[in-house]
Amino acid sequence: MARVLITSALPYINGVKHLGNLVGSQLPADVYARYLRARGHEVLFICATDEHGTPAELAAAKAGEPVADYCARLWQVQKDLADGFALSFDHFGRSSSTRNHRLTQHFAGRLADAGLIEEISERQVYSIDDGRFLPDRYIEGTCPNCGYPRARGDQCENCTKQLDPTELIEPRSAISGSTNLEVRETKHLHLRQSKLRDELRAWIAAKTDWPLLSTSIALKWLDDGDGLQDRGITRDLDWGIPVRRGTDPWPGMEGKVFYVWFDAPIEYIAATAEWADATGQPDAAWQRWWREDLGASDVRYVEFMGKDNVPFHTLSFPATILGANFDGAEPWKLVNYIKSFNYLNYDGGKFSTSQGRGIFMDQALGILPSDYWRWWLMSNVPEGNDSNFTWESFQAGVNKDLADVLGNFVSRVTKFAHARFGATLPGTPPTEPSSPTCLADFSEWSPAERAVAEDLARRIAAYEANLEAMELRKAAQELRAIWVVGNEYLQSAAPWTAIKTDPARAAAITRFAFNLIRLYAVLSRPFLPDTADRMLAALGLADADWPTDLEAALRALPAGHGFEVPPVLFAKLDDTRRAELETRFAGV
RNA sequence: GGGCCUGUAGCUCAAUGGUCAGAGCAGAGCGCUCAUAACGCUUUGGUUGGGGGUUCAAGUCCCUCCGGGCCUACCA
Repeated sequence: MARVLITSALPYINGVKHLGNLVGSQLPADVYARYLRARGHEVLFICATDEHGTPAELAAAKAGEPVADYCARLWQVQKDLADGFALSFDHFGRSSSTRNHRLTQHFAGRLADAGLIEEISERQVYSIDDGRFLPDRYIEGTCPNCGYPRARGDQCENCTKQLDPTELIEPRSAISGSTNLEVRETKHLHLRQSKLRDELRAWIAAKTDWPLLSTSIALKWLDDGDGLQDRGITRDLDWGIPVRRGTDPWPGMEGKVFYVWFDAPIEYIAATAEWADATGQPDAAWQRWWREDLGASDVRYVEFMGKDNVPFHTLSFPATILGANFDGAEPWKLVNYIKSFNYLNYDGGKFSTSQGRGIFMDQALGILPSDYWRWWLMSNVPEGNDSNFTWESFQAGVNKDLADVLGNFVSRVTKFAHARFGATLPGTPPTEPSSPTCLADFSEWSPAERAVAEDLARRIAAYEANLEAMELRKAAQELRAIWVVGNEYLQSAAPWTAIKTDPARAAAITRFAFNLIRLYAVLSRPFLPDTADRMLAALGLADADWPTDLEAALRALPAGHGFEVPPVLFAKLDDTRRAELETRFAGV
């Protein structure tokens, strides 16, 4: 039994996330976490909302709410949606928590002690009317290169030239439109991660088993141009974690907060502490996941994220972790594996929050239950390349895989059995239902059942290998093939024919098919948790173990076991409905 | 501009440098009648973007051209 710590990239607090966000971190992390738990490993699965930064402040202002209230409300919205998609976080925390305040300040103090913090005075654009400093991309103006009137301070999206905000012609605030701007001097803390460049490169270079996407992005940042640059880790904002050096004030930094990208990854740790607090456990309970010296040396730490998050997780956060252990006194856990994803597009273009283009988590659940989405998203997860959502593809995936292959299998088995044999599994019930040998006596297998068991053993081994390697597309493909085995078996065994001449044989086939349903429920649970429960409920079971011993698993349900014919597991999406949805979600 | 990824059947994707490049969907034919007009079997379909090179052997490695995508550090 292994111990595995799993974190999903933190969704930003600013509004409901779309399916592209979901598929790139939370959902694959959930499938992995569910699988490892099913295999009996000790898993801690952590996520949280990322609540600080300029966009949160602006969104709160737009909503007419204090930022703290806005974030609390949106946290609940995101929590409910996570529950709606059956994301099995052990804790869903908040980067604005007290725990994160303390830990972030603690890490900053340690980094300062390590000589890795530098105070730098810089000049930034300040909007007098907005009363705030403006990040580069919150400044708009005319592009000096191409004349595009709505160029942003960091880059002109028309001619793609990179800009400095002071280059813009007639610059204005993107927030208020005010042209009442000035350049002001402001002092910030920088993390001197360039000093850790060689250490980071050696660490990354050893990760030969990581996705290319993870390592190639990291290596580019390490070695491109002048190499890894130091980063500002503070901002002039009201909402955030006040800059302190550990528990002490930081002279000269009054009124400033830490940059969201400094405190967000630390929230992985803080959220684990929040989990311990929420479950009434002492600090040791979370430290044994994060501190090598306090019990975490056997923990494997796996992070899931979209490619946009890779630089922060391969460089900045590790620099924080490594730097904080400068004297060997605080060996925090470094990530062991980074599973990164490309983007999911919507019908050939990007999902867009601002344009209302694509499907958002709340809308998705209003259309169909979560398992439909989980299945399509995971069987099309953008592992190797960007992938593309179309309603046509979604319809085909749902109708063929879920309705025709899995749903129909459960339907044909339970309906046949109920019509011919009644409400219990046919055959003579064993006299001692708990005795495995006794069950075996009443479950004599013909060569057909043996062949199916052998086929399944191979396929389940492949399925497990895929899941362990986090090859989720391949795992989904293999799971589907496992479902198909059931239909092949029924077709060749043909209990509807056997029953005319050999009722005992028909009964044995039926029992075997019911055991396949039970097996499929267990195997499918990482992808389809709600459906798995419904399948088991039809068999009168609350839960079932992973089929470590496949032969025993296929004999688990004896003659005499009661069952119900469940309602249709998956309704099909018809062409009319699909057309409706296409229109509704076409965007602006 | 620079860097990285990518191009394989009508579509979505697989293939440690090594049998005849494989699956699913779509198409065609046959079978079955338990089932959500579902299922099963068989089958059509490829000059692996173009060109050159290395090798006994290239979808895979190298060069080049063409197409698509992402990143490029103060959004997070």
